[in-house]
Formats: sequence, structure tokens, C-alpha cells
Amino acid sequence: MSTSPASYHHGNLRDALLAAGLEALEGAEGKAPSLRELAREVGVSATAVYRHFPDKQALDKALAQEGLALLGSEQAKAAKKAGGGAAGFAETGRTYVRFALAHPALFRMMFTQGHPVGDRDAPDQARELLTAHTQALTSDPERAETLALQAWSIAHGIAMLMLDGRISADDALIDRLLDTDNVFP
Amino acid sequence: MSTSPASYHHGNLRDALLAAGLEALEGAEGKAPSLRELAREVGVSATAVYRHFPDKQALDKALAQEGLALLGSEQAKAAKKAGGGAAGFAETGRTYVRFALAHPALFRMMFTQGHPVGDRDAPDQARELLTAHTQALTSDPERAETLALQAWSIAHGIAMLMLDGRISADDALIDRLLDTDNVFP
DNA sequence: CGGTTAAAGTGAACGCTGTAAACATAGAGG
DNA sequence: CCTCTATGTTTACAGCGTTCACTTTAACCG
Repeated sequence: MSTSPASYHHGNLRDALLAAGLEALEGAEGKAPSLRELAREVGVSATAVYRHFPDKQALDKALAQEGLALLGSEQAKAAKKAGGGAAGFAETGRTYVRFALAHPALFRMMFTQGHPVGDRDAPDQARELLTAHTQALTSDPERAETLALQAWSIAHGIAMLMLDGRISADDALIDRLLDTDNVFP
Repeated sequence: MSTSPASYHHGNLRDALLAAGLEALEGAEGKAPSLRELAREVGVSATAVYRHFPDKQALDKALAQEGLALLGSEQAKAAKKAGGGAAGFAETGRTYVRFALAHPALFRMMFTQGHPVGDRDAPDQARELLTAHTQALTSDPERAETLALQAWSIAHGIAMLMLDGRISADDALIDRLLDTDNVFP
């Protein structure tokens, strides 16, 4: 399964670009990779990228969705490990913030480049988990949606403020702020 | 008090750049202005900027602090108008989110370019209001800090998610999500 | 008042970026 | 085997942030 080295046609440039992109987003704190940088990394001319993505933003969007899927799967795993229910729900929140701190550039990309509110065509496991969990907490659908958005907001707010260095990125602080005993009684 | 028109020395380039920057951040949704663009706007060569800011990031930082000051003053005014106390506190939250929606690019700049957690040398009225309000709610200092950071987080989360188009930027929704009856009982 | 000095401007140049256009290659199907 | 098309390449352009060497001008001081 070697990456066929010196052929004119790469084989699966698209996947290679996404892989290189994800890797680049992990290293070198916060710096999103340039299109040319990725092309160089993969060993291909810059304009070859345009055979697979209409423009740089499309590439970024694809990376964002990879990130979204990754977050969703991590949350699902964490919730399951915690035994589901309220404990599982709480764990998805912690996982959300920790994910942001572990992959800052990816996380930013996920929301900067993400599809807006009414966007179909993108499965979002994280979102599904959220609504499922809150719907289990109440029978009132509107109340469930409010809870969902409040929970999302607080986790997202903590994540962003920590990423931006406004509050210290401290694991104990995450727990303290997410402690839902008082927030969602 | 005319801006002396065609002199070699501009007079107060720094202020003019900041003003042009703030204006640019208002128009043209989301697009942060380039250094050259600002210089053009002010009628000066690009490199003149470097006499007043060491690099672009310093300019952005200065713009961010202008924004922070603006937010603080709007919050203070809103809190006062609401009569202070808990009602005033609630109003600062609403004002925070509305400010973000009214000045999206500025708001992003404020947090992207902002001074990190331990940064002195920058008065932050918004932050002061926050701690003052939460300290009035409880005698336990740690509890007050937790409340402050939770309140900040939820407001910031709502603001960012709305700016990024993840939840609809709806005024009624802001009130619903910030409704602290259940969040901070 | 005149001369010097330093602050505040200029233009050209560099390497980087995203993107368009015209051209080259190679693998698949008739 | 030949052709067509998907996928690559090279060249080019404008815009970006930034450096460097230079010019202008206002302010200070003897």
C-alpha cells in the first residue's frame, strides 16, 4: 500500500490533501496551512489542487467536516463509556472542550468554515447526540431545544475563550465551569 | 479642525489608521481589512504604517482594544439603564451578544487578537463589570468567579455560534438562551 | 535666526499567497 | 491501437506583509 512515488497521476490526491491538511492543522499551533504548502507536502503542483476542490475554501470546508466527524465520534465514545444518560451527556461537554484544546486549529476551522444553520448534506453526529441527550431530559420539545443550545453555547464559549487565551486552559476549570449541578438543575 | 490635506506629514496617522480600520471592520461583512488597504484609505504609502505599528498584528491588537473599550462602555450604559443589580447583569449579557452581531468582524478581532489571560496594561471595563456583578450575587469569592466565567462563557458561546451561523441570529433566541432563571437560580 | 537632527513619510523589491489559462500526460474504453 | 478525458504541469498575475535605502519636514538649540 505504498504511495506510488513518482507517477504523473497521483492516484488519490484528494485524500492525500485532506490527510496532509489534518496533519498540518495539528502541528504548528494555530496556523492553518496554505494551499501551496499542502500541495508541496503532497508533492504536487499548486494548481493540481483545483482538480479536486473548486477553491481553497472548499478544501477548508472538507477539512472542517473531517474534524466535525472526529469530534462526533469522540463524543459518542465518551458518552458510551460513561454509561449514557445524564453522565454521558456531561461527558460529551467535557469531550467537546478537550477536543478544542487538543486540536485548536482544526476546531477553529470547523466553525469558521462550517456550513451555516440550514445546511443539509452534512451528517453531524455531535449535533445528533446533543438533541438526543436533551430530549431524554424533558418531554417538552422546546425546552429540550433550549437546553441543547444552552449546553452547546456554554461548552463552545468555554472552548473559544480558552483557545483565545482569555481564561486559563485548565482541566479542573473545565470541570468547574461545566459542572451542571447548578446550571441545569 | 480639518485634516490637513496634502502635507507630507500626515499629522496623526495612527489615529487615522485606527479610525479607518474600525470603519472597514463595520462594512463588508466579516472581512478584516489589509494593511495596504488601510494605508490606501488614509492616503499614505503602505510602509508608512510601520512608523506607528511594528507590524500588522500590532495594528489589529490596537483595533481589538478599541472594540473592547466600546463593548465595555455599551455594557455599562445598558446595565445602568436597567437599574443595575441582577437586571443590570442580565442586560450586560444581552448587550454582549448583540454587540457581537452588530459588529461581527470587530468582535472576532477582539478575541483573535486580544491579549492573553495574564495581560496587564489593558483596562477591560467589560471584565470589571462582570466580576462586580457576580461578586454582588454571592459572598463566596470562588463561587463568584465561577459564576462570572460561566456567564461569560454562555454569552460568548451564543455570540460565536450565531456569528458562525450555527444557530440562528435571532433576538428572541438570545433572550431565551440567556434566560438566567434556570441557568443561575 | 539658521543649521542639525530625528521623526515621519516614500518607492522599489522580495517572497509569499490564491487563482486563471494554456498545455502535457497517461490510463481507460471503444 | 487509437482516442478521449481525467488529472496533472508551467507560467503568469495581482495582492499581501515586510525590509531597505532614501527624502522630506518640523522641531530644537546655539
